[in-house]
Amino acid sequence: MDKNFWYLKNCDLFERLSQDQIAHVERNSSVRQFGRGNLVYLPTESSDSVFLLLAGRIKLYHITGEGKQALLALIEPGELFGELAILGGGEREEYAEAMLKSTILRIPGPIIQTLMEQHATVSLGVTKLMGLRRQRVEQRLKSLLFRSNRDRLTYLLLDLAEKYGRLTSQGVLINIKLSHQELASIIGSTRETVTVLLGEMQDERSIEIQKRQIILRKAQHLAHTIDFKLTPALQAKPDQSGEYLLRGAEA
Amino acid sequence: MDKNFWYLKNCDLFERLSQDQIAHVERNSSVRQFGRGNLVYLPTESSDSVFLLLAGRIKLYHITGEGKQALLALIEPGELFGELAILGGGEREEYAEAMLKSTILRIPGPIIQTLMEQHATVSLGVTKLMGLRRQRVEQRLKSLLFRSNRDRLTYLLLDLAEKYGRLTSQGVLINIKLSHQELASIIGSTRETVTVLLGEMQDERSIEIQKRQIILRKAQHLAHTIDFKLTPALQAKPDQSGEYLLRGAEA
DNA sequence: AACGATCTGTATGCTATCTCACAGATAAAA
DNA sequence: TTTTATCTGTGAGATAGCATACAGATCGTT
Repeated sequence: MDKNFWYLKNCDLFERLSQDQIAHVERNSSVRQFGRGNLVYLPTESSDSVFLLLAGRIKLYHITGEGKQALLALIEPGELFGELAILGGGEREEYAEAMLKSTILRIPGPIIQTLMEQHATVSLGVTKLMGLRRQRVEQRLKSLLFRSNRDRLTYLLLDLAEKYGRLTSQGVLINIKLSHQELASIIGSTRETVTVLLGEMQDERSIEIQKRQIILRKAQHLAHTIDFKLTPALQAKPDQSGEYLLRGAEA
Repeated sequence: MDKNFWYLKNCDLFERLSQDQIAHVERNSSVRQFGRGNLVYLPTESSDSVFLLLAGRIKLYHITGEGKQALLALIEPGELFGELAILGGGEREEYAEAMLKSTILRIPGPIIQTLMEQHATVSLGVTKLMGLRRQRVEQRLKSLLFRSNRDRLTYLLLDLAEKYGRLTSQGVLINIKLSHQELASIIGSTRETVTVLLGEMQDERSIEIQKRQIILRKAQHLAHTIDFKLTPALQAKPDQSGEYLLRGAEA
């Protein structure tokens, strides 16, 4: 069985558990595969377990009355989802769909609950998780209220950059491919508007798109315009600082 | 000292603690008064403690780049706020302002943290708190994405009804006075638009406003239009069921 | 009762964004 | 490679919600 333990060890929440405890969780959980487009769960389904994504990518979304998809979150390997089940079972409130072929560990709620009761670190970990996610949602809420689609999109790109960004010579490469439709469904806008806005940003040389990958050429500048605190890791190297200002002035 | 314990006993989070523990929390906390309009904390202030509202009302809000107030939450007596401090101190991210003369208990973060480590119930309670709040924010996010101001306002009224509503012969009375400006700052709209929308809803006899108090005359109908699950407690009495349909048909 | 401050109601343009419609590009499947 | 499905780009027209402006109502205070 040891061969499987890696994935629990790999998740922040469990990394401090003993072998025994991990084995216990493992024994009571089950692994499943989902193909692209498959649903892991859907609303009104009773929520009695928590999921850990081992491989692939999951999107959580809601469908509005008019049938539009409102994207709530993207889940990457190592991340937990459906964790509200820990609070005791209500119903799920969103769809969880595999965007890629995905492998998922399903952990029954009660297992986590007893673990929490026995181990303060797990309990604290879960609390932190909830707290952080809440903070993110709240942040996102603020980024939507009173803001133009342009600003919402800018915020989204920077947000994606923090999660998927890699600093390259061109700027910050956002290492995930999302369609304009998907971007729109995150900021509550339309596909066409996103297309136009991205076009504008390209004209302004703020971003560049190659093979459906977005590169932020002036991440700091973009961050400035919407008052976003960009993580230092993504800020331009010191010897190039000020570049975006120069370019801005030229144009 | 016993005379003061009531307020800790009164908060869900602490009600199960022993006398000793309560006394310990009490000894390390401090009570303060804030007049209407006073700030309890503000952004960038370091967050090292959690607050319990004993009396009054607090609003949490954010100020956008253009100086608009985005209202995040209303806190009522018995509720905890600023609880992200538990996760270990970053900075506060919003303003906390007393809407009425308020009394607040300030509990140092470390006190809660040790309590959490020692008592699973406290830990679980905090987790639940975080989870529930996150759920609420997520709910709210959905209520904003892709929705017209009209629908956002409807959602807000129903949401307020769940927290402040009382069933009367007229319908559901929302027992809190908020200005149109404040309503607008919750749904990300403008004061004028809210005024107009409320006017329309009155014309349609969906709501009624008396002395700045809002009464939902057709709560269920409103809930239907935006697909809102109204708590049974606020649903019209059985013998009046269908009333909103009749009225709707008349008009 | 009278004053000032804060709210509410209403009208008038203006503009960002949505809807609808279609064509060309790119990726996936066969 | 060819075919098919899914994306992207662009334009024209409709409109919800915005900013601005001002008048009257209501509240709270003295």
